[in-house]
Amino acid sequence: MHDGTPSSQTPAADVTERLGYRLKRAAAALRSAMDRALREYGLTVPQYACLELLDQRPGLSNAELARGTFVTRQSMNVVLRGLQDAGLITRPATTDRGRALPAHLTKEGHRRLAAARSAVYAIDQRMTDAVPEQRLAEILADLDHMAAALDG
Amino acid sequence: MHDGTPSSQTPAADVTERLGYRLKRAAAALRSAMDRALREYGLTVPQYACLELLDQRPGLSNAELARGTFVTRQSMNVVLRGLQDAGLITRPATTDRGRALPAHLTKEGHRRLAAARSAVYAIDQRMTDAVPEQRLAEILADLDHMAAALDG
DNA sequence: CTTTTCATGTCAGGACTTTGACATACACGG
DNA sequence: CCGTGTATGTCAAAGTCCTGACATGAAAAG
Repeated sequence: MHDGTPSSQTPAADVTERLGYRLKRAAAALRSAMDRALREYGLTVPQYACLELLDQRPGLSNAELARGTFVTRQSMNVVLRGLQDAGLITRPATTDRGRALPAHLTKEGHRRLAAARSAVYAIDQRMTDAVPEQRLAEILADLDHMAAALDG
Repeated sequence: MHDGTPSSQTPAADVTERLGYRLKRAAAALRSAMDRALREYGLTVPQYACLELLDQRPGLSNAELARGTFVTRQSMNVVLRGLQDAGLITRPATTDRGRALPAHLTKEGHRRLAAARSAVYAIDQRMTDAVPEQRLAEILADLDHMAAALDG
């Protein structure tokens, strides 16, 4: 090598040694584990993500929820309708100010979220425990930098 | 706290500070960037992943490719048919030994992969450059451990 | 005030992925 | 030889997600 390129990393010949592959693998494992766990509670992963976000920040609109869960407005629209039909959230049909319709958890929504949350937390913890404790903060920061470098 | 649980990490109150959220965020950014880049070459992410895997290990069967790209056999079946219709891979209609049908890249498949590869590599490199160089190996290992802890 | 720009909600269509199911092919132990 | 178990390829149906498009409401610019 020694070609003076800014990135001195030698590009891994094997695809499985590249960051993208590993990231995809870990994310697929997480998605799969969450799917399995949430099925017992009658929720899908996007539905759970939506409930969780809505619990922390009540009154979020469809578009805001979509950005917060990394899906399109259209996808979130479907998710919200499903949650609404299931009676887990409420959303006003109209609004005075603007077009954004603020969503809120119902009592049943809070119950369902609380039940599912423990299962999801257990998965997250299993994953967290799999890495050296003192490196967790670094990993969180690195994942952040990776994401920022890509959507920039 | 001080409850004596094996995991001494304090569970982050904010969802966005948990490993699962960050992992999902980074993976979503990667997926999005790859989608954008690959569209110029007429490929989807699963199609590209399939071609890449098939280039490194020619003769893989549908089921083996599915496992290697973290999708179901059924999904990979659709992908393979698409690639076959596009003339990027070939697959025998029958086989003497077993049921597995070994797939191979066509000349056009190699060409298309070579073209798309540079774009994907650039994305991977952008992501790799976003983290401290001396920590790359650790991150790769940690992602591996996380995945292993979940599908175990 | 009018026009432009932007964000939002929604519809339509298509692509992708999954679960569930079935049939085929091989390996093993009876 | 025959049943069991495992692995594979495929079909069908449903759910999920995306791109593209359109209309509405608000804010900014002219």
